[in-house]
Amino acid sequence: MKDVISEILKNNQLSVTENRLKILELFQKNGKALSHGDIEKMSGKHFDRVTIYRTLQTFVDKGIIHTIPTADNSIMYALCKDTCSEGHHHDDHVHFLCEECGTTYCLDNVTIPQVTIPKGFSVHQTNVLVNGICKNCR
Amino acid sequence: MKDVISEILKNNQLSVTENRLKILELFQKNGKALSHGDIEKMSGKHFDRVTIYRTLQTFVDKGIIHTIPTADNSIMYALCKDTCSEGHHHDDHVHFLCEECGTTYCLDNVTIPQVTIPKGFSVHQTNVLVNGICKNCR
DNA sequence: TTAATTTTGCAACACTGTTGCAAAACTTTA
DNA sequence: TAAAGTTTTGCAACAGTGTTGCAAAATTAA
Repeated sequence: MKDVISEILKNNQLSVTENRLKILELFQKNGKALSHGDIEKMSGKHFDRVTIYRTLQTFVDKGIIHTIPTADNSIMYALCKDTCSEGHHHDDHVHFLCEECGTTYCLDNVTIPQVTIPKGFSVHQTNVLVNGICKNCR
Repeated sequence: MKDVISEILKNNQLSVTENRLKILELFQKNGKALSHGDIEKMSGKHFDRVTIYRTLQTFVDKGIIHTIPTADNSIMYALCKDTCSEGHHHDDHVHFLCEECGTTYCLDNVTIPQVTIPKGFSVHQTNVLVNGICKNCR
């Protein structure tokens, strides 16, 4: 397990540090999107706030995790699929936010529908956020 | 003009104050989504920060404006259509963010496409955010 | 005009995120 | 394995964003 995570770091030309291993492990274990605050709590205040911010930013830059826009003004992060690389994200899936438990899921199998945009507008990226109740909360 | 805005306030059981008139007027004039910061600047520092926050919150509660989730962790607000009322928003349109000028548009004529969600999940609301270049910036 | 209610501004605070810099950890090389 | 070079971390300090309590001011109702 640790080895697999180490590999991810090495493949991205990143030093293997306790902090990075721990944060990547949290994403792998939880299988859902996490906020900076979530990680700070889960890591048992072991790492400095600033370090966590920088680590998340590094991971986003490297295409290891992606950010998810949310309605309540908090940035969420989730693991990318293998198709993402440095500077090139391909996270074309729908995000689901459960209003009951607050969990944010990446629905990897649900693709973004085509949206027809008025003449004169050109589209780079489309984000779809769905709010509702997840399968564990009903 | 002022009278129309006053009416909106009265219809929602809100006192007609200089602050509220000004903020509603800014939304009407600009015809695009505004952040708290935008309003603070545009109102010429005439009103207290706190007052602006509270006014925006009041308007959201009353169904006069709605919030727009954004990727960069800032809350945007835009006028609702007449179909919204206290506690019942019906803002089922696509939002477009121009990466050039930063303007957020409500594309009222573009309806949210149907998204197929896995079994066990129930949907309350769907938000679609499109990033790209708007018609004024190309 | 006065009384009752609502809204505002101020002060103070909490939370989130950023930057610079020296110390510590990690990687590379021999 | 140890030393040198590089990267990462923790600390301190700060900026921006948003919230709360409370007394003063403005608005509405009488």
